[in-house]
Amino acid sequence: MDDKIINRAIKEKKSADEIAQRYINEFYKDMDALLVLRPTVEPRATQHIPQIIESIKGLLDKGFAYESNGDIYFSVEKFKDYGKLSRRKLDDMIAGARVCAINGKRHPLDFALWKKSKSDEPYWHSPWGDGRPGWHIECSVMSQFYLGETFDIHGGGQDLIFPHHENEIAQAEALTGKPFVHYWIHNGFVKINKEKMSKSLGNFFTIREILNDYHPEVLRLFLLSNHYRSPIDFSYDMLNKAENNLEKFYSFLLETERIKNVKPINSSFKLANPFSEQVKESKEEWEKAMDDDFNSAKAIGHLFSLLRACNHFIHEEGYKYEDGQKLLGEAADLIKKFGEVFGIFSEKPEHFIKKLKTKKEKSRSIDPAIIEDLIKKRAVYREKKEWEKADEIRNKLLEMGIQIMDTPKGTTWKVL
RNA sequence: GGCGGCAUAGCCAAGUGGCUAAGGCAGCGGUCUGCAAAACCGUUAUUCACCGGUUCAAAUCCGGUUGCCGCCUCCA
Repeated sequence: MDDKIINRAIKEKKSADEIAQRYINEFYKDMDALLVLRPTVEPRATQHIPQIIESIKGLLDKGFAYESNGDIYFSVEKFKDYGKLSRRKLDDMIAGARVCAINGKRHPLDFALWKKSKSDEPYWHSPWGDGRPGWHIECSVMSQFYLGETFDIHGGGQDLIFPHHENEIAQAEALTGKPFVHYWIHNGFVKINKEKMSKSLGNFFTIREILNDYHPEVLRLFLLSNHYRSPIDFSYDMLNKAENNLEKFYSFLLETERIKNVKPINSSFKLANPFSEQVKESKEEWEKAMDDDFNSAKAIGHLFSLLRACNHFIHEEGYKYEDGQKLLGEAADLIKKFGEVFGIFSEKPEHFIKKLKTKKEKSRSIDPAIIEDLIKKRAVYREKKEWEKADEIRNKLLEMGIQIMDTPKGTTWKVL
C-alpha cells in the first residue's frame, strides 16, 4: 500500500480502497482506449495479506529478515545473490554517496517487508503488531501465488530493475531456494527530446491527449516500430508518419475488399507462384522476428515487405485470375493476422479511412461540401479538356491542403 | 562518485563474428496518368561516434577516448 494513496484518502476523507478503485477505473479507461486486453488475473495486495504475512514469517524463520521497532526488514547481506539482476555489488552501492543509513536498519539497503502502522493509516493484524506490507513483498508473493514458485516471464520498466525487481528476487529466492523467474523483460522509456518522460519533469503527454488527435492504432504502430528494450523518442512528427503508414495498410485492405468482388478470369496466373513464395517467406520471417525477443521493429519491416509484394501483385493484375485472387485474399488475411498480434488493423478499412478523413477535416476546419463543389467544377473543365482551368482548381485545393486523386471511377480526395 | 545502457544514411530504425548492412520516411530517376496523386520499378551507408587490438574474417568481440541517456529514494 502506497503512501500516496493513504495521503490522498486522508485528504479526501475517503477510504484507501475507494481511492485505489478510482485510479484503477481511470487506468482501465486508458488501457481500453489503447486496445490493451484485460489481464486474466489482477490481484490486489490488500486481498493477499495472509499470504504476505506467511512469506514474511518464512523469511524471519530462515534468518533473512529481522524485526526492528515493529518493522520487519529484509537483510540484503544475508542473501548472497543480492544485486545479480542489476549487476551491482553491495560495497559499490555503499560507496555511492546517495545511500545513507536509516535508523533501525542494519544495512542501508535493507528494505521493509512489514511496516508498523502509524495512527490514521490502514492496518492489518500480524504477529508483529498492526501494520501494512512493505513495498516489494506483494509483487513476489502474489505472482508466486498465482504462477508458482518459479515462473517464466516477469516484465516491467527499466527503472524498476533496481531496487524493485532486485528485491523481489531476494525475497522470493531467499524463501524458496529456487529461481524466481526465467526471463526478465524490461522495456525502455518513452522520451521527449531524449529525456525520460516523467510527471516530475513535466514533459509528458497523456494518453487521452494523444488519443484525442490520433487513432490508438497509430500510437501502437509508432511504439512497435522500436524494439521494446530501446528508449523511444516521442514526437508528433513520428506519430504523423505512423499515421500515414497505417493508412497505407488500410488502403491496401480496402482495395482487397474491392478485389474480392471482381469476377475472376477462370484460369491460373503464372506470377502466382513467386508471389506465393513471398507470402510464405514473409510469414516465416515475421514469426522468426517475433520469436527473437519480440523484435516487433523487425517484424514490422517484414510486414512492409509483404505489403509491397501484395501491391506489386495487384499492379501486375494477378488478382484477376482465380487462383491469384485467392492468393491475394490469403495474403491480406495474413496481414490482418499479424495486425491482430500487434493490436492494429482491427477497424473496417472503410471506417478507418473515413474516420481519419473526418478527423483531419475537423482539425483543418474543412467543409467537404465546398471541396465536392470544386471537384465538380473541375470535372466540367476536364470534360472539355480545358486542362489549365482544371489544374488551377487542383492547385487551389492543394493550397487548402486537399490532395485529389483521379481514378477511372471518378475523383476522390484526401486531407493532407 | 558507483553501476548499467546507447551511438548504424538527411531523419526514424533492425542487425551483436562470415550471405548484397532489413524496413519506413524524405530525396532523385522511371512506369502509369491530359498533367498529377496513389501504387509499382529502380536508386540513395565500400561503411556502422573516434582510436587501437584480437581474428583468415569485426557494425558485431576486447581495451581506451568522446558524446548522450538512465538507475543508485521507505516511488512501485
